[in-house]
Amino acid sequence: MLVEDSQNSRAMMTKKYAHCPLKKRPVMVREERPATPPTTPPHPAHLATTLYYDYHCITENDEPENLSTKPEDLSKTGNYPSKATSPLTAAAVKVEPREWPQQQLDYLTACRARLEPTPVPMELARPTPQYAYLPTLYAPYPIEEIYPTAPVLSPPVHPHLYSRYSPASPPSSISPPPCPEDLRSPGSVSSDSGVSVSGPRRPRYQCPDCAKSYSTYSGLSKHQQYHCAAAEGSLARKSFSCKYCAKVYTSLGALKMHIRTHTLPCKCHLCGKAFSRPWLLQGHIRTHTGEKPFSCHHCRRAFADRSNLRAHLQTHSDVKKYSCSGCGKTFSRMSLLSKHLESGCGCGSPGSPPFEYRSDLPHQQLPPTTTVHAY
DNA sequence: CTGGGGAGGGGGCCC
DNA sequence: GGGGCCCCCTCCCCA
Repeated sequence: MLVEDSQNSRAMMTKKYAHCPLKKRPVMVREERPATPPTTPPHPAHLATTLYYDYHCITENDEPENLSTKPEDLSKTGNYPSKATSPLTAAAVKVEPREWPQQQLDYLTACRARLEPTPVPMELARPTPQYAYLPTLYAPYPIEEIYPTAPVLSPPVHPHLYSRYSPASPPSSISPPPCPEDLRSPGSVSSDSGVSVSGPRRPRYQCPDCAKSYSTYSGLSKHQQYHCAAAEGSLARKSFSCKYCAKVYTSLGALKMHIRTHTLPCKCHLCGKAFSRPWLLQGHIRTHTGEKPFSCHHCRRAFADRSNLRAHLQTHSDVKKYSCSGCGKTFSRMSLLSKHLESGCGCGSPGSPPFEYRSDLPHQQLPPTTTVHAY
């Protein structure tokens, strides 16, 4: 593809990815693109769609290139994707944006030029931009919208964006943005009885095989179909196996979703990297556009990813979520705590867990597990 | 070495 | 049943 000829890509020839797990290596898609980009940028109303969905969704009937990141697939060909063929990493974009192929730069610039005069919808309007990157497709989110279901927060102004917000318990007043300590995960919390509840108590649907409960029957149904190992073991179910790997699913829908992780049908128009789901591509495109809709209310730092903002908020908290039970030191991430333990804290006493998870703090993260994902 | 940001994936929930 | 969105988690890279 065109970008492979760019100076930028040549500049990256020196970077090796042999050490990089296959899962994390850039996946390049060789694709012939028109010699010239579109001369007319999309209408602002369609810009997001154009940017986010300017890819080719391959149907399962197509014979996509081998985009699988599975080791066995790559070992067959030996064509391991490397940084050398990955033209535009996020870092490269940030450091040397002018080394983009001029045509793509023109196209992006034209898109933004068309976007700028677009009035921001009232429900998304924000007083001022909070960072000086590139024009945003929408204004930064205040912190209260990052955790829309926190009890002290105001109701969502854009219901479609916050569909999880429970209309049964709208907050009665607007409160100041909460501190990170207040930002409990909007997911369910465990009650004393161990039964998960979410917001106001309402009927839960419990899996008879593993005792997991769900707020909707649909949720329970999908769990039983897709994920419940206990159910798989106890029931004779029709199975659907992946032709790319050994994974077996109990429904065609689950298999289809899984196959997307092999076929990676969503390709970035700018760099060719492929993703399994459109929203993953959406997040990736932000690395090109510089769009950072999620801003920290403490330091005004902005992030392209909500999860990364959430992790960042931990840095403003004096007491982190993960604490070493031996020395009491707290960490914002499990990985940091793990490193701390591996480096020989020496605090782990037999019979007691070497760490303590602060369930009273935001994020519901679990202790390390031995779960190994097949891909 | 530690801490933090960037990026991406899997699975759950809602519509 | 499928799509969209979200949370949680993990890994890599860098200061």
